[in-house]
Amino acid sequence: MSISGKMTMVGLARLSGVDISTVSRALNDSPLVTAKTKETILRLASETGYEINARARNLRKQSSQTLGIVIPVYPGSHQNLSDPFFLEMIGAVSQAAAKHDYDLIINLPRTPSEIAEQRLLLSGKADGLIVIGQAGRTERLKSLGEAANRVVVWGGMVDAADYTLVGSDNFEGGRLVGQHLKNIGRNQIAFLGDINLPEVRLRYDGLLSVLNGHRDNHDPVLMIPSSFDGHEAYRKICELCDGPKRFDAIFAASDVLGIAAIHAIQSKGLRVPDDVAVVGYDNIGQAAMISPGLTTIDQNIALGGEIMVNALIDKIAGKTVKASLTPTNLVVRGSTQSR
Amino acid sequence: MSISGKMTMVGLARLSGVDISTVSRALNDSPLVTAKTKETILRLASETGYEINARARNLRKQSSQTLGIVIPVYPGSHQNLSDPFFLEMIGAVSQAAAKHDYDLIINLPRTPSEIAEQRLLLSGKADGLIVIGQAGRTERLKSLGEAANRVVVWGGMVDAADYTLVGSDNFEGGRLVGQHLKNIGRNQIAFLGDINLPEVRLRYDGLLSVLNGHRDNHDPVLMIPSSFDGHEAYRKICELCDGPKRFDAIFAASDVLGIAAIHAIQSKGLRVPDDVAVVGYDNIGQAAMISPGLTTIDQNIALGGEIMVNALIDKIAGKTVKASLTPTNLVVRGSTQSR
DNA sequence: TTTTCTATTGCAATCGTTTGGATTAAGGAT
DNA sequence: ATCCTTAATCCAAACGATTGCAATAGAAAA
Repeated sequence: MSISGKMTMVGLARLSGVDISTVSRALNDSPLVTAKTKETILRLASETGYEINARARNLRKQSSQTLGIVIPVYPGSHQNLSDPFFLEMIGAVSQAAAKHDYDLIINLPRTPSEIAEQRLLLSGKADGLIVIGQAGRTERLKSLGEAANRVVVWGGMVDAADYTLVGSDNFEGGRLVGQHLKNIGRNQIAFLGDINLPEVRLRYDGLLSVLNGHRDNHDPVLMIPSSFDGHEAYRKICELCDGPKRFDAIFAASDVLGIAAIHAIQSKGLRVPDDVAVVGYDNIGQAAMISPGLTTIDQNIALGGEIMVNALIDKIAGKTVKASLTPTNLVVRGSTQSR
Repeated sequence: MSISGKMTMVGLARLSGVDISTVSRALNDSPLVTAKTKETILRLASETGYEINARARNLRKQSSQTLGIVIPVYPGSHQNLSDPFFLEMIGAVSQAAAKHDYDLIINLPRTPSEIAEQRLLLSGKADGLIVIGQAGRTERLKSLGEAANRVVVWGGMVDAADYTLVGSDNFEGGRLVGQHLKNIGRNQIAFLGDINLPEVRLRYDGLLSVLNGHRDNHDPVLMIPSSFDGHEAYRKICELCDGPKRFDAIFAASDVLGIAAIHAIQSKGLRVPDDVAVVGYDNIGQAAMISPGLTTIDQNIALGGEIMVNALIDKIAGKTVKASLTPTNLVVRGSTQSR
């Protein structure tokens, strides 16, 4: 069967001597079509290498079987694209979407104005959107109108959120870290990160929840503000080492920051964990591959991606979906325990 | 203007009292439409929050303004999704695509059979495809028929390639590394990587091109085969350190492997670069953030992404596109020079 | 004023599916 | 043989844009 032009349902209908509507139903495995007819059509379809025209199907069905993932990485977003966390998140979401036969459009805006939520949703290129990070979310979602019902946000659980939120249990994560550091006898803890971000704030609060009551009433934690950029963290920790403040542990808001901290400390001639214990957050692949290995919190991103995709598909179907948390657990490695 | 149902061109036509075809032309800024009419329609469009229906437009125009990027990460592919290289590549391609008003569908197959090239291209969900890595490419492309003309592959330049290939100048990269190691007086060099992969093979050949003629005729390089998995590399280098073989430098096929190598070496009590110099490949963000910083080859991935997108768009337009190389340059850091 | 021309706009077909309702064929009951 | 029921198939109308061609209006030319 030489291919003249692209094969369509019309062609298949002609070949098999039935109506195009029967072809459509056969390909969709409708019970209305007799097994024999179905078999003929399917055989013809595969012989001719027919592939359904998604563009026509999308128009007719008013859906595109495509989700979007938006990862804002412009400066003001406090994020940093080079963070492997994002790659793991993309992988998790992609895999979960594939499980439901959805494709995934990825959008990495470099400036706030570039953000394509509106266009992707309203034009129908994506049926729903997953947004990583909640900075300025409330206002942005408002501008989407009813389309905001087809958005799921990954971030830190805050009561004020009027959107569907999924995230790891950041408070619990912070608590686990605090507990662990207390267990190994550290009590001069520095926190490295930007607590203006909800996720980070919750990790910090979790940490404090363990420490309070065990110390006098001035803030028991040394605050080292830093964006998620490793280079900035490196400088900050170098300065910290050079300064007068005493500390025996660092809780970094991400593994990238934790790894930067370890190297800053080592470059100052101090030892990890003997002089300073370091804990990160995310459990990225690299965390296990440095020396000493980085103790960290595993957010179970694979599960998080799956939850988000399921929630989004439910929302697209019109269901109401409540926020949910991903379990969080401590992974202890060399950076907090001597060999 | 209360929104009753979604606004379409028909609605806009009714509101502005012109035909839908005029609306279409106005929105596409056609010179056929008078400035005044255009102005009215555009104002109405923005007042009603109209957004064009991409599904209808795609069907009619037989294009989807969407490219696909396929990154095979299944075991046999020798790749490893956690490698930050991929994230940078995704970012580069996404940015380049956005510059041409294309969206990007990302596909991360976990098994060979999951690969969606055929479906994405033939169904019209993507107008063209960028594939990262060339393992088994020739056969796979053959099965795509004419659609293979809408594919660009990132990989190592090999003569046999019958597809459009873009990649960094791996041979030159390897040569630069060899030159550098020679300059700093290292001559017992171990190569860490899998030379069955074209990219890696070329880097290795480039390395050899410098070393040959300066040594006796047995292979001057100690070969340490390893996939792109950092954990495997870590083990291999640990074994190497424990073994009898002498070496004063390691050229790793990627930064992830290089970083793993550094930590393996350090964990064995050896010093980098004093005892062993280490060079990586890719210049990922982390390379600068470890101590000592990792000397590496910068592939200029941003440029590579742009070249691939441009090439792909040209191919989609029916032009013939030849293979091209991205310039490569050496970034020297602490892992090959003492402070 | 009539004619001619050109700058705008309108008409209608088309892209390839899906799907509700009408139609036909086949089998069973009478 | 006739009628009825049900299973299988067909018909035709969407979905919302784009675009070649026809039509109209207004200005310019006669």
